[in-house]
Amino acid sequence: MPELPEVETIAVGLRRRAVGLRIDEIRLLWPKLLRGAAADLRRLRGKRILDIRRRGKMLLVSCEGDLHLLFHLKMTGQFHWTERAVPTDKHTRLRIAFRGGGPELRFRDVRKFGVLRILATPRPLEAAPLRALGPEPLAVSGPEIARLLARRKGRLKSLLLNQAFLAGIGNIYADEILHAAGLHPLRTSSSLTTSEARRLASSVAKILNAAVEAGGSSIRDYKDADGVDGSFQSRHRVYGRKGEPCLRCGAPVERRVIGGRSSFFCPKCQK
DNA sequence: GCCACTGTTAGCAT
DNA sequence: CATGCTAACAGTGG
Repeated sequence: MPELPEVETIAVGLRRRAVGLRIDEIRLLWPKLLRGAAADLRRLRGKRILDIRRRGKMLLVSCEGDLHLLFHLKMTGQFHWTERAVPTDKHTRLRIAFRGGGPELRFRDVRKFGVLRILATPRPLEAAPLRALGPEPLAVSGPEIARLLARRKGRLKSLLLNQAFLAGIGNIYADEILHAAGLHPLRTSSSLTTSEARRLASSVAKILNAAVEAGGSSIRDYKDADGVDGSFQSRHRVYGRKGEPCLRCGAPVERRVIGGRSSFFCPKCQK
């Protein structure tokens, strides 16, 4: 479930290790991973990786020649480094080998929801899938978030999950943010007082910063690109804690489906 | 063995 | 603009 903190952790780890490497060969083991022409993949051969960064939940690998690999990890996508000679397992969807030998970078994705696009443009952030994203929650000020909130309506839970509102928040962090803000997931943005909007904005930054610092949350099978678990799962205060006491007021945490997504919240201290 | 559930997003209907 | 449903997929747990 890579959300912003997990993708950020992966991006930092990959950047450290992959920038400067020259791509030798990209092999697509699961053709449907790539949206677009397979011929585009071959254009990457011989290109050097210049930068790797995150935007929302997407990972952008920028190479020479204004060519970019744009990954969305969806539910179960993960990267890892492996010696070329090691056989791939059945969930490996892509392998990228580099000039000069050394380990190759592999993309695994058990549920095959992951998506890869090739962007050929000097300004990838303005290209189709990235253009539609809202601002980065950690790059935008509290008052700005409050202002964005005032322009929207609808339930807070759905709004936080809306990537066009803020980019990168998923189900886990949406629930944790709302709990930290003491706001009920069914509250609407138009019902917020100024101080509630401010509380929500600061909770967005507080939770996401803490999660990035902890290397993300490793529930199920998330690991970063170096195979390391995150630790933020031990600090979840509502997510996955149905029936357990709220860590603020002691009332049992409730689970309810909101907008088709399981939502955990404290019915007593989230108003 | 069956079914519910898992979390993300596109696409479609309302 | 908002919401709700489904499909895409595979594994886990009851």
